[in-house]
Amino acid sequence: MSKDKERSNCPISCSLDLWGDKWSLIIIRDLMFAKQCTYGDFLKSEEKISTNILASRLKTLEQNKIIEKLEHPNSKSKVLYKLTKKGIDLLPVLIEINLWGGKYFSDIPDKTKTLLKEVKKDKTAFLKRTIKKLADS
Amino acid sequence: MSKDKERSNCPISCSLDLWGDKWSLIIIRDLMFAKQCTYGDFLKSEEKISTNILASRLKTLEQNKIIEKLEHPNSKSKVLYKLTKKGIDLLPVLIEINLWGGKYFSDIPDKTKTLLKEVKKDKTAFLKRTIKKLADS
DNA sequence: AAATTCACTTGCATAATGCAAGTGCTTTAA
DNA sequence: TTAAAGCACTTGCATTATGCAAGTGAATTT
Repeated sequence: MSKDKERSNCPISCSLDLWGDKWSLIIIRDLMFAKQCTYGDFLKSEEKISTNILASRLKTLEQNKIIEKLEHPNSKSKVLYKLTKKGIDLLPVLIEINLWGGKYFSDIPDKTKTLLKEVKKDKTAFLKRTIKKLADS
Repeated sequence: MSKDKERSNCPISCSLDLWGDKWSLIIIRDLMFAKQCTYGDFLKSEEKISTNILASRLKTLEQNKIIEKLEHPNSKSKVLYKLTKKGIDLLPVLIEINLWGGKYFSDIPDKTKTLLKEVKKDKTAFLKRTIKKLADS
């Protein structure tokens, strides 16, 4: 993706330089909400990312300290991907995108509807709870 | 950009299908915070979008009802671009990206620093005020 | 010991992006 | 009133990113 050349020093532009493509936030979404954390798990997602793109995104997300690679407790052939603090801090962004999408798209999965209901009931509580869950796991 | 084929019915994925590229949110940012609203204004932004990409993004944003084209009050040769309600509703997304970027990037423009201070002081008030300003203009 | 799983790579076709120059209508200045 | 400049784009072409299918090598299961 990006050759790490920032277009400006605007935080929005810089953020997009890191994860402003069609796939990075999908990976981050899976790590946040679907607890998918191995390479193979990401491939199973509905959006059907291709293997080379997945590998390249995981690499740049890792380089930018948004995710980290860990040893899998049960297997030497598996790799665990996890969000760092910096990655977990993207939760509010993902939530707001989810809310916007929930408002303007129909046919949203039931699982997502449930999640959005929780968020709408008490956003602060949801954030706190989810951050804790992600940090502890 | 996208040929309007949704990858899944996840709201995050659908949202990214509409504006998940490197430029769309830059245009939306300009409309929200920099009051830039003509084709030429967008070209003046620091990030230096090229003319053909700008034209194509404006077209898809308009097709997706995120922005709209209006006649310029003073000139027949100019065009005014404005955020629709749907576009204005992206404000929370932009704010959260700004906050994340503000936390993880240095050398942020003074103008942005000021804005972020306002947001941090009272996010709800900032949102309300900005939405009103955008809707009225 | 062979087959399978797993996390990737590689090669190649297709699509998106970026740059420079051009078009045609509108507005300004002489 | 006419020439020059401004404006919102288009066009052509080179470069880069994406997407698909097949392959690789180490670890694990059978």
